[in-house]
Amino acid sequence: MAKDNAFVNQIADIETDFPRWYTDVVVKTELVDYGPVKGTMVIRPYGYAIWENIQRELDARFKATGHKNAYFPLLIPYSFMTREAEHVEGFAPEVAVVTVGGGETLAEPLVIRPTSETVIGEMYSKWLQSYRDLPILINQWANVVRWEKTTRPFLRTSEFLWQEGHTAHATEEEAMEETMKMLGVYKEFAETCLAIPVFTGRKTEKEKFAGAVATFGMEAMMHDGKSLQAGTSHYLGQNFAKAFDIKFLDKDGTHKYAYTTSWGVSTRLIGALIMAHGDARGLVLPPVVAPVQAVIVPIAAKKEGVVEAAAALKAELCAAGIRAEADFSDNSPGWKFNEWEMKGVPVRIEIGPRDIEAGKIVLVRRDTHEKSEAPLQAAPAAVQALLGSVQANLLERARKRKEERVVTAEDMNGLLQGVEGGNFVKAGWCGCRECEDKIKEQTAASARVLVEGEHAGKCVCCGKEAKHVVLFARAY
RNA sequence: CGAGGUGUAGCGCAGUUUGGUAGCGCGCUUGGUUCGGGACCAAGAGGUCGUGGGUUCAAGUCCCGUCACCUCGACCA
Repeated sequence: MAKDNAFVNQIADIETDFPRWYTDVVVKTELVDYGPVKGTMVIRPYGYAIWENIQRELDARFKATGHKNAYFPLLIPYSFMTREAEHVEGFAPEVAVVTVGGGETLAEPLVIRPTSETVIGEMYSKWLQSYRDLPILINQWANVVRWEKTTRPFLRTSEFLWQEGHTAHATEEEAMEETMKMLGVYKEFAETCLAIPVFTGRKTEKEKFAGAVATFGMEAMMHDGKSLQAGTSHYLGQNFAKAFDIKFLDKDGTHKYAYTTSWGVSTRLIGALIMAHGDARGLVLPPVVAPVQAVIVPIAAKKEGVVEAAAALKAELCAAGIRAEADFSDNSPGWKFNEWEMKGVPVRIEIGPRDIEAGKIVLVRRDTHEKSEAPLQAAPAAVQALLGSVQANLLERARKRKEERVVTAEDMNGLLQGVEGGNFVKAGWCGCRECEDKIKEQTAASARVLVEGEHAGKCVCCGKEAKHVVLFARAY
């Protein structure tokens, strides 16, 4: 057994060197390649299939909440960016700018969208006339570019794919309701599809989206106790409406500025999946979003009837709506087992001469490696049931970790020990920027979300009366 | 931009201290034996040593320049 090969060595680093494990596994499992431009990624078919599954699930939810898809331009006049003061300040350092077109220097440079509030705002101002036009509920699936200094595949790349919802409403209440509704959609999606339980809540001023009145985020706990911002929903108030003149004539005959929102999740979710569920053997994908839900590995494939039986089984599973694959490559079965485990396929089915004779199949689940048998006749139902069980177990496992690894701290030392032990830490905070910065400096932890409805006590940093209970964690 | 590191075959690396025929593992190709947890045998293909200049009879190795990438900091979905 060639246990000393490079892959095994690298996988063994999982506990001690998580980011390295992450990058290696992401590349080895053929999710992505690095692009020719620094910080860019080429999403390969297997990785893209995960994204397609995420898109399918999210899109169904957006449609169910009345949103429509549309598409806005990639290039945005530079002047649009500067109309909202806080927005330009936040994004200017990380935009890519086009200065030449058709061989000539452009009169006005164009930015490659880092996000689309500005172009969409410009269009909404043209579309919106009357209160009857409201609400405008639009989502777009697009790519955006942000010139990041350090990058990691899926988690932070210069270009990434995402969806961005942009809505406009007549009232503050309605816009705030939309903001919270979409945060709720994300949370439900993360838990039922990705099997990742999340913390949701309001972000601090420092962590807020540039140009928003308030930002709400969902934070997912990774293996190593670090947090990953997995989605955001912004209440923009009238900031962008005023900057882009998004006005309507209301019932009372007066012109009013609309209240807008925006919300998004990105291909970072794939990174979240990998980090939340992955283990020492590679990826572990929840069945709902796994490109391949069940892989059939024929054993002793040269023996009579094995290949035929495997192919027939695959057809039967596919007909039952299961994303099934059969591996007829000439690798050894041991190789195939490891290969598909590394790729995170939730269920493996082994079928060989002995199984065919006995009229059964062997099922192995990826999350626990537990083996079971099922009659060949009842294969689709057995696989369906097992997929459901894997999905539920992954969520349960992640939920348990999420619950066990939240501690509270009274002082800075407690906070430091908490995050060093791989925990999220609840602590009081006075609300001032100085303390927030000082906490980051001393513990490398940042305020992830504000926790509602809990007694605040004293600020961990300055000891003054705390305004908020904050969930602190080290973050990706 | 601050600090450190690395560029040699598709991938991972050795060789550089002390200059002297370009190496290893994996992968790849061909043929054969295998196949219930990363099989084996045999024969092959594949490299302007990041790049420009210099020293030398001779440079992957020494000297000067330059480019790219990686890690850690500040920023971020």
